Amino acid sequence: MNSLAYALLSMLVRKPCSGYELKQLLEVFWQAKHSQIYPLLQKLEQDGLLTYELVGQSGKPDKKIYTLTDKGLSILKEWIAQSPAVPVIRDEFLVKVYAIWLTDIATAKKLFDERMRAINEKIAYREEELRKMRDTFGDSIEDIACTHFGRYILYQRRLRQEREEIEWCKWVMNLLEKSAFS
Amino acid sequence: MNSLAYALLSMLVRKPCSGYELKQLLEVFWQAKHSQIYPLLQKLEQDGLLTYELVGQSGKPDKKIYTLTDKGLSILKEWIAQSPAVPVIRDEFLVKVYAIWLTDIATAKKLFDERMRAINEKIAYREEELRKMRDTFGDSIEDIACTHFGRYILYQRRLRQEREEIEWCKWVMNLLEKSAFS
DNA sequence: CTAGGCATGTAACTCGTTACATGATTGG
DNA sequence: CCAATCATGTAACGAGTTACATGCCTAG
Repeated sequence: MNSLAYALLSMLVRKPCSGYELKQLLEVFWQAKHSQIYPLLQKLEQDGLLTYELVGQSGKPDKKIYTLTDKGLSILKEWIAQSPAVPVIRDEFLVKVYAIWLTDIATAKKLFDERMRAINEKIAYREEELRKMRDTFGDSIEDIACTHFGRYILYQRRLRQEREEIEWCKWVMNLLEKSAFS
Repeated sequence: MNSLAYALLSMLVRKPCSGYELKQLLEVFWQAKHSQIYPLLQKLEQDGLLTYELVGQSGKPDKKIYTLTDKGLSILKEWIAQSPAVPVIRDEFLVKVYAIWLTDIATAKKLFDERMRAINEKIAYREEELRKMRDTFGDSIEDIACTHFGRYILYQRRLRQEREEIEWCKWVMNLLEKSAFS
């Protein structure tokens, strides 16, 4: 049982899903390729944490809809109460930033410009998603018992982090400007 | 050549280091175990990006001090100008947060309390490190040409992100309190 | 006297990515 | 007609962790 396995259970506790659907939904907090998800779902099914049902579709391939079992639910609940592993962040941009003093100001600015553009796109997306959630669920979204509460507060977190990173980028850009005139 | 390899070159461009030292310094932007670092340094040396010198010490084991070659430097410079890969974040805490609606408020609060404590410790450490840097280098630390500029702005970034996460945790804790009384 | 820091290395394993493989439908 | 979306899978590889292995010094 690795973190990805628990991430899959966490998604399935809300509603039964296909592997394909899980892959999309998972992107909020855990990125994984389908080649890692499909075999893991099979393994979880063999271990009795999930069951699946083959659903035929017209004009689309068949799909396996996975459902959480009672065993799966109790294992998930146990895991949540345990203290989480230390987070891992791997961001090539930060490595480049560390070595930025090697390059000229134009290259440095380009690096930060691109980063800001990428983050601003994400911010627009998050704001849109949050707006949708509030439209659909109203105030109940801010209640812990709401099934979308977790997703809601995670989006809020991302948005805050991204806005803060924009502020930092601006601050660095300012230092670069100053360096250019000295 | 993977990201870790470039991370090592980025450290070595500032000054020659041993593998052991690199491991500590690397923690600002890339976490890796010594079992990954030592073989990679050997490989980079074989590829002619690094050279090393064996340094005997009294009362301590010998160490290999690695130095960047001209080839290593030019390869690093080329890499910096290319646009970075998308960042990867793997944080078990966020998975647990997603599924938090399953648990009781006490468990939820405990999860957030522990997170806040861990982050507050890091904040204190970063503030101390930044104070040291400013004491040692003065205003020159805010100039792109300073060899410690990259490290300085990375610490600033971390500090901002961590402070922002504390704010988010407080906001969530507030929602949990409200849920408890409804 | 023992826990932790210094210092390096290999072996076995798990985790994650890239590539290979298939095939129907829909929109531009 | 070509690209994208839906939908699932395996094989080979690369990245990263855990465990095994050694040995001396210092501080509590």
